[in-house]
Amino acid sequence: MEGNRSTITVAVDVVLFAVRDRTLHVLLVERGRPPFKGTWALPGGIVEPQEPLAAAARRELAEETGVTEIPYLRQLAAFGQPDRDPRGRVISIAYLGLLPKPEDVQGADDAASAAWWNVNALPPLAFDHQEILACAVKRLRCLVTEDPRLLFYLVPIPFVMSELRHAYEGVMGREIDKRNFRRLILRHNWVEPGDMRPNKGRGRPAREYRPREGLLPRAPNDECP
Amino acid sequence: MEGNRSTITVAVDVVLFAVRDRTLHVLLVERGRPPFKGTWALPGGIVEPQEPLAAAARRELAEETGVTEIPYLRQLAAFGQPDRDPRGRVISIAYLGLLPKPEDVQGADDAASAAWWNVNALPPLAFDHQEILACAVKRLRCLVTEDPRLLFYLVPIPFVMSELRHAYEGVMGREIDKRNFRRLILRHNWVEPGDMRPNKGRGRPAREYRPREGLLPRAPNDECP
DNA sequence: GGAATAGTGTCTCTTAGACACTATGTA
DNA sequence: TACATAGTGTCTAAGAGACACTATTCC
Repeated sequence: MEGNRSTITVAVDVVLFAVRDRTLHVLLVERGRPPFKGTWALPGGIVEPQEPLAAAARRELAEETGVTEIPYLRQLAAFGQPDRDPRGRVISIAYLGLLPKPEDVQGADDAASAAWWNVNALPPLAFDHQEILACAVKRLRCLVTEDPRLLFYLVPIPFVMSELRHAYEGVMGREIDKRNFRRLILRHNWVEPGDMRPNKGRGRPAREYRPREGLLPRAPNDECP
Repeated sequence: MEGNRSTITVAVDVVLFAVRDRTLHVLLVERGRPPFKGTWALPGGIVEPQEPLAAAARRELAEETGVTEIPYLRQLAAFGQPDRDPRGRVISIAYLGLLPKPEDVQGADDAASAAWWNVNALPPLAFDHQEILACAVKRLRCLVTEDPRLLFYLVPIPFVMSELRHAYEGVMGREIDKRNFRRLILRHNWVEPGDMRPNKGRGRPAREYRPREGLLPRAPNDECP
């Protein structure tokens, strides 16, 4: 199950992001057994001998949180400090995922429970998961700056401009001017306009948009952009 | 030594870049034993059980090529396709390194020989090393675009502007206007001017520059930028 | 009418790219 | 004096950021 003193164990961890209440959230699980029993951690686990890394990431995520559909998932980095796991030498390949809707989740398998956490108000984390998470946030911001189309993976489709903007603001941790944001999105013909959205609550109705066919950026398989 | 059917072996590979003749070069070794005996490959090898990943990268590089001083070395990505090594399941953490002077190198250890190769005229490579290398070139260009100070790691210090520009052109694979390049470097106060360089060959003498104290970008340890 | 949300245009600043001539050395 | 290399300034285009008002709906 885990590494003995003469080999290195390979694990995966998943940093799954979603935007809720205009704030970036990450999916964590509460560990059901030692080490770090009762502490929150990224979902993840040991890679099977013949299993591709990304497949292991999806499997562990599904097992521990029940989340099976991840529209965007890419490798983040390998974390390999020799002392990062008290059980022995375990290196972890971290993955970064995006989810449009933070579904309600429940723990399963060896995780006691799973929940979405605001990245600005995190509990103490197991292992080096705080470092992994900080790295993932930094990388996500960088990726969204380079290609704002990543935001399409963080909202239900079709979306209205304010939803997309709130996703941007949640990710980047700062507000962006409404007009400047519209320009950013509409400039490149990435989206096509749809109908007006039936109103919920007050305010002028908004127009729905959806990404044009073939314009969703794909997650690189095991490459770096 | 290598993975059996029930475990995963962890290896490192190093993509070490240098600029020679205004062209980006990479350090390769000729494999001295199967698999891929006689084929060129990235220097690399198995990580020791208690060894940090970056340390393994430096060790393997030194063992196989004799290159012991790498001023800039950072993680690139993990490559983990189950069939990437015919001997069994081996995942490789790839590192990207920069060297100011492509020293003459000789093979050692289990590498028959080592040599610098123009990245635009590569031989067939072992394993998935062509993919790793393509990824590294892409990443290097991206890094240099974001922070041209990385070029300081690719030239001997002090340098003259034409040397630095040739490094840029080698990395990016395209020419850049002399005046625009000067502006790019001098704009931010990254360098301090020194004396005139004693002339070699013909032409007007050039001024030497060196990076200001503390302005060299540091390689992140196991993080992502 | 008041509150809430959607939608719109202009100016400025910074950056990247294109572009040609003069200055100073050596052979 | 011919040749090789170093050094210099301006214009244009694109993108990012700051900024205020009108339009539509629900209560």
